[in-house]
Amino acid sequence: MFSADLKRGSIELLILSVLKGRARHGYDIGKLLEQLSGGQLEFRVSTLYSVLYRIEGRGWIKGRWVEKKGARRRCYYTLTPKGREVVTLQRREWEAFSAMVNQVIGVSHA
Amino acid sequence: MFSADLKRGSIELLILSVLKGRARHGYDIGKLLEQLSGGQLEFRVSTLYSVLYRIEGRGWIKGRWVEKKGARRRCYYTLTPKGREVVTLQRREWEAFSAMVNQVIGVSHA
DNA sequence: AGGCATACTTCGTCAGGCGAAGTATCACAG
DNA sequence: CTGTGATACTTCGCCTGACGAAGTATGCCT
Repeated sequence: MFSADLKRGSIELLILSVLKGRARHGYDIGKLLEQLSGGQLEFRVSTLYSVLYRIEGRGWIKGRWVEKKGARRRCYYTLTPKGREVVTLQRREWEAFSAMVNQVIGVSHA
Repeated sequence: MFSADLKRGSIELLILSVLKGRARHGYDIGKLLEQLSGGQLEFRVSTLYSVLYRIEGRGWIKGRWVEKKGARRRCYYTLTPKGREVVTLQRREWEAFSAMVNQVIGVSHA
């Protein structure tokens, strides 16, 4: 739906955002983003998990394996304090950036 | 100022947008974007020119070399008809995308 | 038993932004 | 007339990161 390059800049923010409410596992995050965007946003599983591994490595989220009988094993991710800072910063960056783009394409829009 | 990943998704739109008004050369486009964004947006020359070459290859813009005495040689780029279509499409995509991001990070913002 | 949804992993590919270095011209200061 | 800095463009190699493809495994429904 949206170009990979466009999505590239905000996938971390999107994932971190949906983790603000509560812990979620990878598959759930993917489905939730798809649903919240009204089906407009889809990420490949490989993309999704690679982002999760990456930002866990940066200490922004922490995964916890949950084995429940009657279900497959799932890794639930929670925001770390560091992650809460990052999501705030990235949100601000996103807001400033989108305002800037709107301004530039608006100014020269005549 | 802004992360490379964030800029990645919109550099083409930004360049095409400033070319809507009139033909401009590479260096000028870089300076103009910096100025229009209030100094928030800076692209390396290598980035800028590689984008220009790429989108010229796609037929979105057309370069014309101008040799003027008392000035270095400059390549002025103009939007092609194809480029006008693309800028409209990319603009729509950007608007839909940013609305979507705002919605997702807003919904889960509680 | 077969098919589908769930759930995660690994690997290789490719696009594209960036840093660094280089070429060249002109203006202006000393 | 030499140095410095702005203008203007080119080329090369690196590295990040999204993606496609394939694989593993479990549970549910028919």
